[in-house]
Amino acid sequence: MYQPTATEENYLKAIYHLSNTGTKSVNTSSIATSMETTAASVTDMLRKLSDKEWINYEKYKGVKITRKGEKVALGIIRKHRLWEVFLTNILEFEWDEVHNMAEELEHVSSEELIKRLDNFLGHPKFDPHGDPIPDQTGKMELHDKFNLSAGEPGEKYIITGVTDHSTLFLKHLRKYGLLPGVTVSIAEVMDYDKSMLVKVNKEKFHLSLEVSRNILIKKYVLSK
Amino acid sequence: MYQPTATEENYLKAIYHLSNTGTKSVNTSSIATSMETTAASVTDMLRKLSDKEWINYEKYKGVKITRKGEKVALGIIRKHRLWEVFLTNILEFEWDEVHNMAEELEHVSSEELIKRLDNFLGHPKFDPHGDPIPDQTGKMELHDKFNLSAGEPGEKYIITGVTDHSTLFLKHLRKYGLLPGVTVSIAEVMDYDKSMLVKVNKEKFHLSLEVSRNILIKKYVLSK
DNA sequence: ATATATTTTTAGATTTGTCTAAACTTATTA
DNA sequence: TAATAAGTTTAGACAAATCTAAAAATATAT
Repeated sequence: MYQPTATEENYLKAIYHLSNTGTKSVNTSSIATSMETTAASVTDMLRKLSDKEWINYEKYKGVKITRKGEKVALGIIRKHRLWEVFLTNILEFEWDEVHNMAEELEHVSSEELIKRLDNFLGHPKFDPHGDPIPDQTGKMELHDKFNLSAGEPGEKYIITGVTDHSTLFLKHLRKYGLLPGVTVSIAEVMDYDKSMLVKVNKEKFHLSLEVSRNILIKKYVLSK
Repeated sequence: MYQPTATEENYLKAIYHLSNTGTKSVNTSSIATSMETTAASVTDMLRKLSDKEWINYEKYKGVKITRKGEKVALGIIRKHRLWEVFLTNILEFEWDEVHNMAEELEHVSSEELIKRLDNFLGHPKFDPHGDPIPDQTGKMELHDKFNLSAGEPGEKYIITGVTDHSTLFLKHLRKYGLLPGVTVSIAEVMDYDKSMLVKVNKEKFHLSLEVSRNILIKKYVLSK
């Protein structure tokens, strides 16, 4: 119907993420925080997005993303994550360096370009941070992730992603080699501060609760 | 100094091209035509570009690009042409399909990205249309090209580029296999309408003056 | 060289996205 | 439940890039 501007795309993406992938409704101030702008600007934009039927919006009642809006958001997320794969796998950037570049690249409009990029990259299912890449129809693999902080001593896990996407945190993890796909086993969990001793590639590291809470894992199982 | 907006970058690029790579001064209306906008809009923008010292501008006297402005323009042209190489060589687009995508990609700001892209592509010297790619300092190879329409019967030439970059023209050339790097020999030039019979890959084609005037060539010489 | 045509600039508006400050709604708490 | 706090919207303004219509400057032609 309408062609969203880059700003509109960014708002829809933020709303989609804040709503827990489209499920719950979002309030003005949380959008303002995430977009690093004022509540007044958000209100202005919400009216515009509502006019274009990408969100359902009632004054003072918060917003819910519509099917149409979700489609726009998923399209942008797909582009963002595919470009991230390109930047790390092909241009050999580190995983903590690619976010800002992908923020720009995701707004390049050609659908054919993204189709060919996806093909060139071998149809990846996850980006370098372990986040799933939606396909052209918006579908994506959602394997049940949980926090490393909830892991059991003696158990073996595979890192699947992070909840904190800040450069600072990603750089920190890179130092320990704690990347998506890597296997970790929990050697010990300290009663006192819930910090843990983990084994990664034969090396042992001590991780604070702060850190383990921001790492997502799945159970280690052979095959599948 | 200042960070140019995408629009400012596009104006500087247009001025650079219209000024015959920065040599002669350009008038308002030719910029308006090339940017597909009004003379009034151009005047507004010229004042802005002048304030930022990317052009020298005096009312009613036309504009000349400055060193600073030329640097901005060459940076954008470099990005545009590198992305065109990526789109044709890596994503296998045809040479007549890549222009619009490159127009968007050229405004992605990261210098490090373009450095790595250049490296990944193997530091190409020319884009798919035969136009030279400036290096990081703005230098580029300018081999003396001339029009196929000025070629001699019986002589052999190599296609180096085109003067008409329209999709229509590029598609037309693609049908004959008339791409940069391809060798053509002129079999015959008709006195009546200056059309010519050329041989390309063992096939013979008849080209109108309209077409041969928009094809750039260099002499065919072994080695160098 | 004077009139006419062309080109360019100014003036005033418009759109998009943003802001601050004030007003208004809803939520919280005493 | 009345007062206060928190959150949200409105009002009015601004910057960037654009437009149309009118005025001014330059170029062309008789």
